[in-house]
Amino acid sequence: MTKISREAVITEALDLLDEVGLDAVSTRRLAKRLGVEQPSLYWYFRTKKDLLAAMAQAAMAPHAAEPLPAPGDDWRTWFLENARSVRRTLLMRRDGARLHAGSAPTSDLDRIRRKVSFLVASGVPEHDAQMAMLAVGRFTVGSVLEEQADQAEQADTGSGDSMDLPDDVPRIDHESAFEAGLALLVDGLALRRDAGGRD
Amino acid sequence: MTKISREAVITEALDLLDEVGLDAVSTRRLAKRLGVEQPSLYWYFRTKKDLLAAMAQAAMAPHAAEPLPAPGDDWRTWFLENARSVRRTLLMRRDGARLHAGSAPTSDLDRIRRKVSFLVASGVPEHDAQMAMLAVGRFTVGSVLEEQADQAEQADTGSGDSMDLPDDVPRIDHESAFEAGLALLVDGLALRRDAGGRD
DNA sequence: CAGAGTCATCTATCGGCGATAGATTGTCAA
DNA sequence: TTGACAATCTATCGCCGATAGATGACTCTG
Repeated sequence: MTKISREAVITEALDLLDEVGLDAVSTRRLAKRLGVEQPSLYWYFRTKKDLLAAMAQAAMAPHAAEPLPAPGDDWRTWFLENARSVRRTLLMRRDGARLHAGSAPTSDLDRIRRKVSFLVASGVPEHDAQMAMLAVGRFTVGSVLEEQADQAEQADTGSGDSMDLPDDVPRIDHESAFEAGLALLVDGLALRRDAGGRD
Repeated sequence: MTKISREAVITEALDLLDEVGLDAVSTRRLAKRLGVEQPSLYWYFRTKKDLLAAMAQAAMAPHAAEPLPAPGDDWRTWFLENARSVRRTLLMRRDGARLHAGSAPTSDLDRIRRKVSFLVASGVPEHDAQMAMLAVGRFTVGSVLEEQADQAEQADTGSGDSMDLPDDVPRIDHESAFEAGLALLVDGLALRRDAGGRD
């Protein structure tokens, strides 16, 4: 009779995720790794969805630990770095974006509010700041979702297969594409700052 | 012994999707609706993933049927309407975004190339046009993903429950949020058009 | 020390799932 | 008439998430 804990379950579950991918994460596999019988997990989580939600939250911890912007910071630099931090964190785990998108929000409302306040303090109209925070989050999740789907596809195709693309469009680098889309968003936001409340 | 067809299977599968949601779409339920035994479906689709991919493609047909931009069109208006068409199409089906995001691309490369060409003809540098098309797609999928997740959550919570939001942030309207993010992207793109090749 | 309570695990089992093997039927051409 | 082939069937496999209820272990109280 091994002894486990909610934390240990989540940690082991994330390791399992990295090894086998989201679709193969099952309560039985996880229980086996923990040296425990499958129904024991239901002592800590009411359903598998609850477990996945806890995993998603834990997976985003590195981003949540990032310091909030400080009054003197350059808003543009911060906005870019914030989005990159989200992307990096989602990329840290196999199927990180799917895991994140598939679970209830649980986002720290207060942190988001303070980020919006920082943008407002930097001269961005409040409504635009809120919308930009939402937009960049959705763009980032959408981007990593496609990036990781691509990785998965190449993994179970024989990876030598280059998917017959006629090099007409020369092969997209995911990071560049992300940066390019991100740049569009920041520039759009900068326009609204210049138009509305100056600092 | 009922007679079915690949097309009939896809159509019925999409109806089933609307009724029960993606997680409850199983080959058994689908077979029952078609008046057929479950293994019969495997005559038309090698795996369930193949079926889902075919469903995803069929679900995007309304958008794919939209006319391509014509030489005289205003690029800004077209760009906005194109994105709205993608969003509308994803919203037509229950879990449309998840269905779309969960399957291999199968996107019509030639259509995309012609859209990029239109933007280039309108004065947008080619690289920026490509990146903008990618970015708007990812933003749109990310947006509808969250919108439909929200709907699902409110459906299985007692919908009177307003999720204890302290009206500090007054309740986001998904369409407005989409429009606001979209506006940021177009404006960012417009800047690049003005900077680069004039028409 | 005895017993009660409760926490955390166990065994056993349910119904449902995707997928495969191989038998069977219906249809049409030679 | 026969034979091939397309399209369905029956039967079954090994998984899955989840629930019920028994069992062990520790802790607190008298």
